[in-house]
Amino acid sequence: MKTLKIPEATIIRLSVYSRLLDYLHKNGVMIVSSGEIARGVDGSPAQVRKDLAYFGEFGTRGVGYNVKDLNEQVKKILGLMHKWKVIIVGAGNLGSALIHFKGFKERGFNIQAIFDNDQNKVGQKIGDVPVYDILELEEHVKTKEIEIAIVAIPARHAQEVVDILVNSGIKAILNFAPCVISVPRHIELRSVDLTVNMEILTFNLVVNKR
Amino acid sequence: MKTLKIPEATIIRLSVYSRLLDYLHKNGVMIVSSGEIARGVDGSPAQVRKDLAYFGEFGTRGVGYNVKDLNEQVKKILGLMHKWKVIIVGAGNLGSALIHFKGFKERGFNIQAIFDNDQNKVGQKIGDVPVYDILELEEHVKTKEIEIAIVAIPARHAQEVVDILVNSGIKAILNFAPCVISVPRHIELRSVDLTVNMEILTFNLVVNKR
DNA sequence: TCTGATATGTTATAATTAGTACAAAGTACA
DNA sequence: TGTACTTTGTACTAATTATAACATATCAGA
Repeated sequence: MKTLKIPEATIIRLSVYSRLLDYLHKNGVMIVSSGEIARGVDGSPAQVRKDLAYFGEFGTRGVGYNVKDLNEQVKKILGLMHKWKVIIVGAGNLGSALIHFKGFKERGFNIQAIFDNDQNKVGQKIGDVPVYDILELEEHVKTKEIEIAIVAIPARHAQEVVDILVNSGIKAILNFAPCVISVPRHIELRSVDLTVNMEILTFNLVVNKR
Repeated sequence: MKTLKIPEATIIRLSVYSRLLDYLHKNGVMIVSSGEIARGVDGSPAQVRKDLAYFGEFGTRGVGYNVKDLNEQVKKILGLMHKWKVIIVGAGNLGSALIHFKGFKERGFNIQAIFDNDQNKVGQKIGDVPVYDILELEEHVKTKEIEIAIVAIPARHAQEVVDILVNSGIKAILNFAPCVISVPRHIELRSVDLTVNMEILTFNLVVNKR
C-alpha cells in the first residue's frame, strides 16, 4: 500500500470533519457537500476535497457525500474503528478533569485507570475510574495491554514517568506537562502546552497593534 | 516597523525556547549557543537561529547568546513584558484544574476571576480566585478591562458565551470546548481540542503499522 | 597582530502545503 | 435523448516553511 506523507493539518481537519459528520448524522442529514462541510468547520470546499483525496474517492459528482458512509471512512482513516485503551497518569486537578471529560468516550477512548503516588487517592475512584498506585503503572500497562497514556503530572516528573511508560510498551502518549519530552521514534507523542497556547495569543495581540 | 509574516511554528518554538531560557537563567547559566538551545528543545541549531533572525540579531558571533538578554528579548517578542488579565469561564472540573495550574502565573498570566451559572459555586472561591455569576461576565470584562478569557464549558454553550465575551470587548480567547467557534477577525482565538489531539495519535499509530 | 577555532546571521535551495481552475461524472427535466 | 446544472476529483500554480551552506564576526593564544 502506498502511504504518501499526509500533512498533520489534514489530520486535524479530518478529525473536525468527523465531529461535524457525527452531528449531521445524529440530526438525520443524509447527504452533504464539500461546501456545506467547509461552512461547518470554517474552511474552504477545495480544502475539504483535497484532504479527502489523499485517501480515496468518497463522494458522488453532482451529488455530494453520503454522511454516514463518509463518516465511517474518515473514522477508519483516523484509526477509530475500534476502541482504544487509555490510562491517565496523575490524579491531580487536571487528571480528574480529564476523567470527567465526555468527549473521550464519545470518540472511542476508554479510560480504564488512573495512577498517582498520593496514597490518599490510591484505592479511591474518580468518577467510575479506579486510582492505582503509580508503582503498579508498568505492570498494569503490560498486562492490560494499554495503548495510550495521558500524562497529567508536574513537569519535573514527566520525563521520568514517560520513561516508565515507554518501558512498559505503551504505544502513544498525550502529554500535558509543560516541558520537552523525549521518546524513542516508534512511540507517538503529542504535547498539549497551555502556556505556549496562551503566548501565541499574546504574540498576536502585540503584533496586531503595530 | 517592518512586520513580515511570522510562521506560527516559529512562535510556538520561541515560547519553548523562552521556557528553556528561564530554566537556564535560574540555574546560573550565562551564555548559550543555538546548538545548546536546539538540544534542549529537540530541534536544530539552524532553526533556532532562523526563528530568532525574524526579529533581529541577539547573539554574538563566535560566542553565543547571553541567556538573560535573549530571554528578555524573546519575552518581549511574545508580548510577555507585562502581566495579562485573564478570566476563566466555567467552574467545572477543567476550569478548576486550570485555576490550579502553576504555569500561568509563572509566565505572567493573572487569573482574576472565574464565572459559572451554578449558584452553588457563585460566591465561593476556587484556590484564591472568586467565582462570579456568569450574568456578571460582560460587565466584569468591561470594567476590569480583562484581556484574555479561557473558555472551559460544554460545547453546546461555547459559542453563546464567546459571543458575550466578544461583546464585552475581550481581546483574545483560549477555547477548550470541542467545537468550531466563530469570532470577528480582530479577536484572537485558539482552540485546544483534546479529542483532535488523541486522534492525531491514533492516526499515526494506524498508519505506522502499514 | 596574526591565525585557528567557533558560532552567528543570511542567502540560496529544497520540500511541503495551500489555492485555483477545470475536466469528468452525475442529476433533473423538457 | 439531450441539455443545463451541480459537485466531485485532480492537475497546475503559487505561497509558505524548512534545510543546508556559507560568509561574517568574535575570541584565544602564540
